[in-house]
Amino acid sequence: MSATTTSGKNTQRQRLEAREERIITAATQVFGSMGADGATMAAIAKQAEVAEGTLYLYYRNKSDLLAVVVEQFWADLTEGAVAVVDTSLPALEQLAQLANYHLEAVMQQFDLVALTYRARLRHGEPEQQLPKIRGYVRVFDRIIERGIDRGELNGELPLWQVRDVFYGTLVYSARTLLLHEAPYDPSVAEQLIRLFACYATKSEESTDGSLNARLSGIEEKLDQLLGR
Amino acid sequence: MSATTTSGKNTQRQRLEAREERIITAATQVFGSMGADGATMAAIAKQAEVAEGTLYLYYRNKSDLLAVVVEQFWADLTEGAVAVVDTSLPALEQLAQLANYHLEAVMQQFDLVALTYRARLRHGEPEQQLPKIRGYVRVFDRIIERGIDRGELNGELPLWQVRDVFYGTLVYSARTLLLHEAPYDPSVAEQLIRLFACYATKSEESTDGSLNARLSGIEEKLDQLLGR
DNA sequence: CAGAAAAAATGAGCGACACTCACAATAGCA
DNA sequence: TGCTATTGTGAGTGTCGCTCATTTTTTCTG
Repeated sequence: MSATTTSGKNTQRQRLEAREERIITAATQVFGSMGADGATMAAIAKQAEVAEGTLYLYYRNKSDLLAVVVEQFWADLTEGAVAVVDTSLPALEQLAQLANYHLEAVMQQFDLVALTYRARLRHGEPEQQLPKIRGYVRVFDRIIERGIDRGELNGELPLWQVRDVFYGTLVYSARTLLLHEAPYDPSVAEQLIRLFACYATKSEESTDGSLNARLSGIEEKLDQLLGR
Repeated sequence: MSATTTSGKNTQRQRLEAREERIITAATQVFGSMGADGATMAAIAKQAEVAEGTLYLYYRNKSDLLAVVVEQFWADLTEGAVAVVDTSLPALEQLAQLANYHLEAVMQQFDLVALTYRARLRHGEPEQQLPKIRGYVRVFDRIIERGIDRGELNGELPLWQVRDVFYGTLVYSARTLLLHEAPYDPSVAEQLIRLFACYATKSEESTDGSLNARLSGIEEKLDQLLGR
């Protein structure tokens, strides 16, 4: 109870959140430009205009702070991915949209993606996944699930295998492109989707299936003609 | 001149190499069990039974030492991969052999694979690739090249794209399996090869394509009828 | 084999950094 | 305006990567 009403001022909580925001922003900048090792808590504190000790009131240690930065990055990425995928389109086109978005984003902010590998919590603990990354891959999962429901994709393969093909290929391609200082290349996503089309589309066999689909379309039109 | 003849004893050089070997072995153990951050030069020196300063006579710094450890790992892996691939078999079966070998090796020694990301030399330098890793991926490249020469595979796609699909998928799958504490799963490699069979092989498209073309013609005529 | 010169090895010490804690400043409340 | 609770501070501490003056070992030479 007490003063924690919904309304406007509530300066206490607001100040804390503003401070936390400043710290995360500063940490993102410093980690991004200096790398996980090059970034110092002193530099982050200076950038955020707080004392070094203050950082430890909000986060237990440098590793935790890095984890929060990385989580924030993936949360933002999820937001962008949801916005860019048009769920009314065929599943394969949605995948193409997501693939292009992912490839471009990963290439543009590869330093933050690289930090992700450093943000696994403890070396002793059971190798926990970061929650926001799970949220991000769910964008992909939902496309696949909808595609299966609509009959555009088959559900023969385990979802996780398909997912690993998708993200594994894209991240490796992004790294290769950056390594060769090549620009963003939409053909990567294009070929990847072609690959998915090859085996993920409904089809007992690729030949029979597509022919059947086409014959169905033709039969439908004949029915329309007969219906007149 | 002097005593550096070819023959047997030559204790000087041998002692140095033995020492280097001990250091690398110790470093591999310590890095592998403690992680890149947890491993200390003091621990490595103790394990190798040398003084801490001695390490710096052989390697400029901790990062260099890690790079050597990682390089050694990939060199060994390359040796195993070459041994396991039977070049007299069809290209797709060679790929299956390599995929299974890679998946199993990566799963068994994921800690060393993870260290690979930490072994890029400098943060300022142009993001150099480790040479032994290039040697390892060449095992894959040669299979593809031979397959194209023999006419078993088509060469339409850039080699690097195919390579990224292959290794990206496998490494991501290995990580997923480990995360779920699942055992080694040969179906991953199997599905991956099926994927390659789908688009990397020649043929198929010709018959399929011509039938589709004829159907398109028929459908077009129906559309004309419907349009009236 | 003595003894000097060169090479290799050592570990105390230095600087930098992550992290702590005794104290200071500020907010909430009467 | 005092009084308590919360939040912020930065000098201090231990650890670790790395250096360098010194010691130990090896090689060379008369």
